[in-house]
Amino acid sequence: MKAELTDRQKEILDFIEVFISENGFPPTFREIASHFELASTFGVKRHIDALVKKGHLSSISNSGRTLSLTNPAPKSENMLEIPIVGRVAAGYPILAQENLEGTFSLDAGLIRRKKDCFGLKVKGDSMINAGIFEGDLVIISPQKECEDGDIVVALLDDEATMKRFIKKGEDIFLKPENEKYSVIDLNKYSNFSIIGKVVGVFRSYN
Amino acid sequence: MKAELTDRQKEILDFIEVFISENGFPPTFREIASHFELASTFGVKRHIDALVKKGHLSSISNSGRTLSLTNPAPKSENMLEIPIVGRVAAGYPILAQENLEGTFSLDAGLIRRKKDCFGLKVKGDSMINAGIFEGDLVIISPQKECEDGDIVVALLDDEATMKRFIKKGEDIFLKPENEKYSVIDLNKYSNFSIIGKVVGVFRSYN
DNA sequence: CATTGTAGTGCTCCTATGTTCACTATGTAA
DNA sequence: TTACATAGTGAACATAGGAGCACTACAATG
Repeated sequence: MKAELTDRQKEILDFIEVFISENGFPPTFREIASHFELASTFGVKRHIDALVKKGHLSSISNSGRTLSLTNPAPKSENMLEIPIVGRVAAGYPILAQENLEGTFSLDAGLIRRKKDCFGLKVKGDSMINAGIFEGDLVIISPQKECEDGDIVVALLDDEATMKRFIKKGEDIFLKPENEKYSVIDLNKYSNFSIIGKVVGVFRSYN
Repeated sequence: MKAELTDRQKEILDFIEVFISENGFPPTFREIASHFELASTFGVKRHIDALVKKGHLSSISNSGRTLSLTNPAPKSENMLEIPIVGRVAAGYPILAQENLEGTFSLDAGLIRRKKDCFGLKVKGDSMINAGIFEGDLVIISPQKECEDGDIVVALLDDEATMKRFIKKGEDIFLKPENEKYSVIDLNKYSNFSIIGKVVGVFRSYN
């Protein structure tokens, strides 16, 4: 538990944080002194030393302008940046540069399976009973295997489709979640593969 | 359009970016020279001057360690941090500290109406035909007024509810999107208010 | 071959910045 | 009243760091 700061120490720490965010580099002792209208850098140094000791700052001795905050990692390190891909097809690298339609970011804590995730805009209404509508952004975690009940993106005869994967004994199916469409018997297909599993859905109303 | 950089300039700019992200402050000319095993700071200065001229860096003359990147805003500035609230009730500040159950972040570009948004975990199945399931995270933009067809969070007799807002002439209703529930005639209510409009939905499969 | 651009050196000089000491002032607690 | 904690001063000194000149080397271009 970090020790309590005096009022002056808090003021100085705040100033340093703002200075760094506005300038892209930290202040010197003289700049801090100037801001607080103090005549002596030694007073500033004593406060800085206390803040270092209490774990709020770090600095390098005998080196100019090296104050550094010891804050938690910037938020962007907790972000997951997800590429949005245009099409999913056989023999076509999904994450090829020319297949990317953009990226978006979200809190890494929202998604468990993060490795190589990509986003895909939903086309069609085959999964509306699962709460996945046309225009939604689904987040896919690449996986070759999946489990009964997973919503997956698969390739059938070089066509990408997103359905619920159903396994009954040795038989496997892809089930639309819309009565308008028929269940697909995967046993009749030799040319299919699982691309990945849906791990998230995002929809915006704009 | 920023002018083209030479290979050496790119190397130096990359080094500065990494140095700043690892250290929290920029390098000096001598630190750059040391890294690239150059004997003279003047050579470094010429490269820095070029990078400044080409718009990639800024620096303060005669002031130590003031290199600063002129990159686009860090990713975290493009993030929208959304508080997740626990309950919505009359006379109860939604964003009160004790009502917060966490926060999550997502790309600011995914949501248009960003002001004072908050997140809410969905309870119940009244909106499943709109693709909003129990456990989903809806993002609410506070608004007192809304339009026909909007999905809203409203207070009825001090109870929060999320439904589709329907307006027919002078009559207004809250419509569940599940046949199991009845439409709510808002004309019969004096004690209701609109809290906000749903502007996004997020669901994860974990 | 001459010119231009890029990249670097050696060196000096100047300014910025950090460090430290002995001191004062004020408020609080014992 | 004394002791302690907090906050600050004035000054000197040492080191870090930026600025800039005249030069060399090499590659590319006209």
